[in-house]
Amino acid sequence: MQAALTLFARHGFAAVSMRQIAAEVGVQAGALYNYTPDKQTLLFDLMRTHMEGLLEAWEAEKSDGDATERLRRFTRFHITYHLERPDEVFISYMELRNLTPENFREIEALRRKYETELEKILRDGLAEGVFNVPDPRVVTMAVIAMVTGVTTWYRTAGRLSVEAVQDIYWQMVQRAVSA
Amino acid sequence: MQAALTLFARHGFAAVSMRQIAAEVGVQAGALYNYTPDKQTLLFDLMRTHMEGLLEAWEAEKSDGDATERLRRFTRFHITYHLERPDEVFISYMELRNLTPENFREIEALRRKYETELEKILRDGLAEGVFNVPDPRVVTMAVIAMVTGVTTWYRTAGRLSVEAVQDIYWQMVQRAVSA
DNA sequence: GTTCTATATGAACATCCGTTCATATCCAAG
DNA sequence: CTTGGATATGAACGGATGTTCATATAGAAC
Repeated sequence: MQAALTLFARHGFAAVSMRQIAAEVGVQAGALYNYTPDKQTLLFDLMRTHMEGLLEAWEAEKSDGDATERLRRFTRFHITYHLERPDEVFISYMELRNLTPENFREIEALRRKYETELEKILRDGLAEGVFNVPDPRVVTMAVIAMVTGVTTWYRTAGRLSVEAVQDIYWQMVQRAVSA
Repeated sequence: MQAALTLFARHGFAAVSMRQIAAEVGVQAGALYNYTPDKQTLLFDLMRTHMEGLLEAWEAEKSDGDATERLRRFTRFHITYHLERPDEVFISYMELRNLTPENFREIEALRRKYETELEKILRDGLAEGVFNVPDPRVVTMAVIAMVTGVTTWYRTAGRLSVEAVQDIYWQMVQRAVSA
């Protein structure tokens, strides 16, 4: 799984062969089929594991409190969690079209569930009067796209710490939605 | 080129064969090599054409004026241009890793040039005192990720017009960077 | 020490890949 | 009417693909 993850992230699902994955583990291609029924399931399992891990981690991280605090936690959590798993994130966003229709629907449902967590925070803040968002669903998509974007440019060896990035993004998110 | 564009966007570069592209045009695979030296160049040309078109269109669209007005124009332009070319956008973001290193560098340079257009607006607004951004480069990446994100969820048949989407995103961008 | 279960091998399967090239076809220019 | 350049064909190339399976190996359980 780890080898497949790395290779899929680096070269893309379609461009990686079962023989390459096997070679990375030091085994022949046939042996992989003791652990996965086929290549498609391998991809699906990687994505499902990632999305379920994301949802579980957020369940453990989220808290009660006012909408602003909950939004702050979501923003910082999302950035940390995604920056720690660049390969999983990359695959889960890029390889959706290589999923079987039914597998796609399942991953999509998990993603939707995660998005709804943010959307609920925005709607609550709207009701509390602390947020001013014209369209919670659209703002949800905008905020998620923005914070997920860190994975495309952030480098551990770069000039900014994760905390510094969290601060910058939280400031932007807060100002974008505050009443 | 059009057939390759559509197929690459739908199934991914690595998953589409020259024979499929040829069949889409009603021709045999060998005939394609009268128009492109190889498959890699086909992908590269699609991306280069897209990025150059984007830069040209922005050159034609951008104006002088205060930073806020220039940022407004950039935001609205970016959304319109990208929503009108979903296939090109998809390919240009998803298939970067399938480019030869030297081809990648060239596309990356064009992308960087486009990003710099936004970064310059932010820096000018900062100097004018109308913006308050802690890190222009990071905010550039954040804004571009946010507005590019519309392409992942917007549907022409959906409930929102392009103008409505532009209004929502512009409000968010403006509030996120304003002093 | 034998049996059993789990796992690895390596060859084989049919099929597809990108690319080349000799040959054929077409159509405009002279 | 002939020539020549552009373009299409279809077979062929070596090699890679996902997957299967009979066979081999290894170590634990009895």
